[in-house]
Amino acid sequence: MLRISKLTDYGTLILAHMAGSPERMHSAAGLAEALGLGLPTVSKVLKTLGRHTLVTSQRGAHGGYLLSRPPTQISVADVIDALEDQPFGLTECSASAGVCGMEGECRIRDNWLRINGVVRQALQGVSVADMVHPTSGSPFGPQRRPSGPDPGGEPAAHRLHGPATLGSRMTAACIPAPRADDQEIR
Amino acid sequence: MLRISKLTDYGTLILAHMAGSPERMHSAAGLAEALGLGLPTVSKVLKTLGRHTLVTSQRGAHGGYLLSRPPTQISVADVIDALEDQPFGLTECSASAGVCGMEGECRIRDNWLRINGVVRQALQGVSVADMVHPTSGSPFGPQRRPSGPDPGGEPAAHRLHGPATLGSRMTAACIPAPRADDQEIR
DNA sequence: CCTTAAAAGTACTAAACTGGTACTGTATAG
DNA sequence: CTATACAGTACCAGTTTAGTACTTTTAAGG
Repeated sequence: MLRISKLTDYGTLILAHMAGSPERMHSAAGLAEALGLGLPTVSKVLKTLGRHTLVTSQRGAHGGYLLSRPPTQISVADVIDALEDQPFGLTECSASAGVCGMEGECRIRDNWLRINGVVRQALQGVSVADMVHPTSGSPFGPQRRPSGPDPGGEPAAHRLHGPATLGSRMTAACIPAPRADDQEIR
Repeated sequence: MLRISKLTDYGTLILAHMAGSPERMHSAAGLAEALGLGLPTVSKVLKTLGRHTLVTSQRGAHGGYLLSRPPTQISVADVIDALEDQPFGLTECSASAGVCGMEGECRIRDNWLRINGVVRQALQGVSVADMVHPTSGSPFGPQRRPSGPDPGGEPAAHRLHGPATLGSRMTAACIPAPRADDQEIR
């Protein structure tokens, strides 16, 4: 379907939110609250991100997760690599070598590899810091500025999943702008 | 998973093969034979490609499929658009508008839209003609030339699917180089 | 210590999607 | 009028995904 999985989507969401206050320690519960996601799901994602050393974890009371590098140095490609188990590539045969008996004679694979390269570069060029900040600094060239200061609407008590919540019309990749009063670990 | 579906993969495969002799009419059975795919599957793909006017069909005896435009003008993005039913976009919320209640305040979506743009451009820049021919003319910059003339190995009687064929190690996107003696409609 | 908070690990289940097939209908050539 | 080839629909089975539950480990603080 040429989509990233929801878990990966959540991952960028979570990291982007953490990138808003990169020095702070964030608990899974706090992030779940702030983003309107289920705690078990958020935990799962963070665990995986930890295994791939994008975040470091502190166990025990007052524990939580911390970005393990400056958010400008965590690219969307990194998140994908961490959260999708299959290796990167738009087709199976171009994602890993040796899957196909005809690899030698095949000219198509060559081209998929090149396409993969371009796509990957696009994904590597965007950091999770870019995702929260207005995108002027991103590698996409000059951007329109956001239309104005945040009007500060209500806190958006949306949840994406769970049986009772499907109608709430909030998608994985959409998060509220970080708010000063949200309850993180201080 | 950030993969195109197998059907889409087959689609590029089929069109690339047809691009080898763009003026000729190709029957579904002939294509299936040549590519080592199941006839019902090839039919299904071609039907869909027809509905999206990438190929035109001729019914009845001696019927078959014909590219409806020069192969240089059919991009990989076109194939994806035809064969994947969901609209193009790496995340749900960036693929179509109005899916998310927070679309207004969300800064993430903006960035996904931009990433989508870059990816799409990469896909639009490659035609199915590029996929068969050596890639010197493709938008990927100067390429290494293929190592030499095709050694012309055996006809590769591989099939990708069907219960009895999983061991044959041929992947969707891998096709034999077009051969002079393959049995198309003449 | 003992309690509490929080992450780690494992395993399970329900739902969605994908891929492949079967069957029936329609058009065309000879 | 028969054989061939595309068109459409519907179905099924295997796989993947996403979400949840439960148990264990670690650390802080009274």
